[in-house]
Amino acid sequence: MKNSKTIFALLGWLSTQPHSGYELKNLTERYVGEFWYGSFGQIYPLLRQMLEEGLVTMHEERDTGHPPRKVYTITGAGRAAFERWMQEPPEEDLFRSELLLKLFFGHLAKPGALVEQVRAALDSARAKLTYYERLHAMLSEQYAGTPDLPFMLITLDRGMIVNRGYVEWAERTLETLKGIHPQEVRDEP
Amino acid sequence: MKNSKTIFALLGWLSTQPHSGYELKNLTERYVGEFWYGSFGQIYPLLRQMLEEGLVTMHEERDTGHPPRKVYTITGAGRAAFERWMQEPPEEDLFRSELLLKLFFGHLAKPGALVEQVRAALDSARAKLTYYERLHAMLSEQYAGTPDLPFMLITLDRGMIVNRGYVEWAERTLETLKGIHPQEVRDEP
DNA sequence: CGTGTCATGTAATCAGTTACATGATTCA
DNA sequence: TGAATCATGTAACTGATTACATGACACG
Repeated sequence: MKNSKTIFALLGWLSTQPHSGYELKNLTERYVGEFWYGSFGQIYPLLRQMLEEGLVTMHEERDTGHPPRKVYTITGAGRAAFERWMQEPPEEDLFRSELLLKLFFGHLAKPGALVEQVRAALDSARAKLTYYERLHAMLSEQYAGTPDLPFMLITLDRGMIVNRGYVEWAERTLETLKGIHPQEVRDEP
Repeated sequence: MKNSKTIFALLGWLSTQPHSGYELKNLTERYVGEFWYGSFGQIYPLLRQMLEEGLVTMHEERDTGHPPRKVYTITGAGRAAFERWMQEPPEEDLFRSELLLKLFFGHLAKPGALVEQVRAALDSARAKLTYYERLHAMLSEQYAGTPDLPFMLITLDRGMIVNRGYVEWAERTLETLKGIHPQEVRDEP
């Protein structure tokens, strides 16, 4: 697990204030979950490793909750590592889609087999879009004036543009499928 | 390696005609590489597994090339498995982006540190777009009238729409970054 | 009284990549 | 002469997920 980039996501959160592993997992899921992830099974061992490497320090907080909360604080070495990473060119985006794989071989499918799947993708893209639009308004209000807001909006903006494209594509694809097997694709009864 | 969906990509190719592992790797890379992958180290063991499960048969062709070519043919069981998979709802698309992760924490970066990275992403999106447009013309001509053409174009269409969005986003993001640190972001001299 | 949240961690397993080994043929 | 293509495969490793274990507290 030496070379996990998830380390830098954690250092990013810790740059502003100390956090426990539990918090780091939830922050990651909520704020960057659309383009980066890390399970507990990954994050806990990662934090121990970062501690050994001197990127963070740790102190326990044993108040009421029974497994004592382990709170991590970034060190100078941690900040240096984070800044170095920021300057490096990023890995290429990773994208994998089982739906597209099926569509590519669509001529081998029973007529209509893929229509429902595209329709489901369309629904989920539309749902994401409206969610993003609400989130945009919420964040703009809640983080107004803070230096991190514009950067949060940049990533959100990407989600919105891509999903708008996705909706457009799915609608067009349904039309195309309708043209190939006209009798199989009906509008909702 | 029991549950690799890559099996179905291979069965898809074999549905039309027999192929060797080497060919299957290259077909996958060329035609669906934008949304599905499999290395030799994955595909060769997978083919052996599929043989054991009776999804394919194999016969060797020892003519001139020295490691004898192993050609795989799909069986009835293979076709059945492929059709069943076609009907199943697909896994969610997988997306991961280190660039977006960096941008999310962009307020912690040295001014200008991310500009080059966004610019590079813009270049690569533009390059992909023009490549896709050429590919579209080429495929339309080469596969004119075949039943698989519309399905190839569906997947290509997704790539084009998404990349158009990506270009739009990157251009806008560069403007935004310019607004945050005006002195750091200059136009090309 | 049960579900959800807080909170930590480990062990088993998984899909997949990388590096290595082998070797002929073709093309510049 | 040396790189690219054809062609197969294995072993080591890696990043990550899943399932499990433990247990208190709060809310409805």
